[in-house]
Amino acid sequence: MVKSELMKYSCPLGKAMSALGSKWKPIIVLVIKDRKLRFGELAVRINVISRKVLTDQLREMQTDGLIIREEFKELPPRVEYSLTEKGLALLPILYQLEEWETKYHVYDPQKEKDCKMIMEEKKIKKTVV
Amino acid sequence: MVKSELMKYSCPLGKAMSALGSKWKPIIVLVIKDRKLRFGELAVRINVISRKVLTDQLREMQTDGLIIREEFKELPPRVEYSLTEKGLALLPILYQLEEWETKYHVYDPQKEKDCKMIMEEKKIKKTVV
DNA sequence: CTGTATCCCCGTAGATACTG
DNA sequence: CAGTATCTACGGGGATACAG
Repeated sequence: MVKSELMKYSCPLGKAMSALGSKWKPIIVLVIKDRKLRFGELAVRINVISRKVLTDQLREMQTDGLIIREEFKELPPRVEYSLTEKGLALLPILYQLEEWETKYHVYDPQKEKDCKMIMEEKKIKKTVV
Repeated sequence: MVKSELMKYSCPLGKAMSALGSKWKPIIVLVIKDRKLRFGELAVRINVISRKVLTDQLREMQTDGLIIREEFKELPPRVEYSLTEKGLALLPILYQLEEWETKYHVYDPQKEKDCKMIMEEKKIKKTVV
């Protein structure tokens, strides 16, 4: 363990952010919500994420106790993800973050334009959350 | 703009996390709180962060409208940082994150030991938050 | 005192092809 | 369907020295 990792263990917020602070985890929590979702459904709903990264993130979240992974030994295989109690407890906080962002949002027409452009270019029909 | 940045503009939570999702920003918000703090005070309170990175983060947070930077043209120079309304609105959410972490925290004695060890090794007396 | 200027490491995440 | 396996790129973050 090096100095740079110290924060992860030295304060509650540091620990919280290390479980939640990655690029995709909050999104994943919000997308799963109170349902069970299969891997493929997750991949479709968050279609700007690659399957490898999605897998990685799900594994870490499982380790951190945020989600439950149920594997059904069928053919074709089926895996369902759902939130643990800990993960569910995160939902209201994430909603508040959304509200916060919406309330203080500064509208940037250029960014919106860029966003539209790239979505067409990449043939992305529907985006996250 | 590339696909990977799409999330930043495609949903509120994405935008929120891009303003807040870095390693140090939530900590900085929590440390400034309702006071005005000088650069040096911040550096002492978050003493596991390098001055360069602290500067970088503060600049970005200023751009995102989270903090106010007041520069006094004195000798020696003095700079004071405080939260904007937007930054202040973040505080209750961060407190809830702390509570969340505290509630669902899994105690890991090994990590705690590692943490103590490195703090002595690096002569860190007091840590963040 | 409050930063810059460099230089560098390492981890996250992306693309693509392949597998049980 | 639900992943792995590789390889690669980028940039956040860190150490250290220097500057106004």
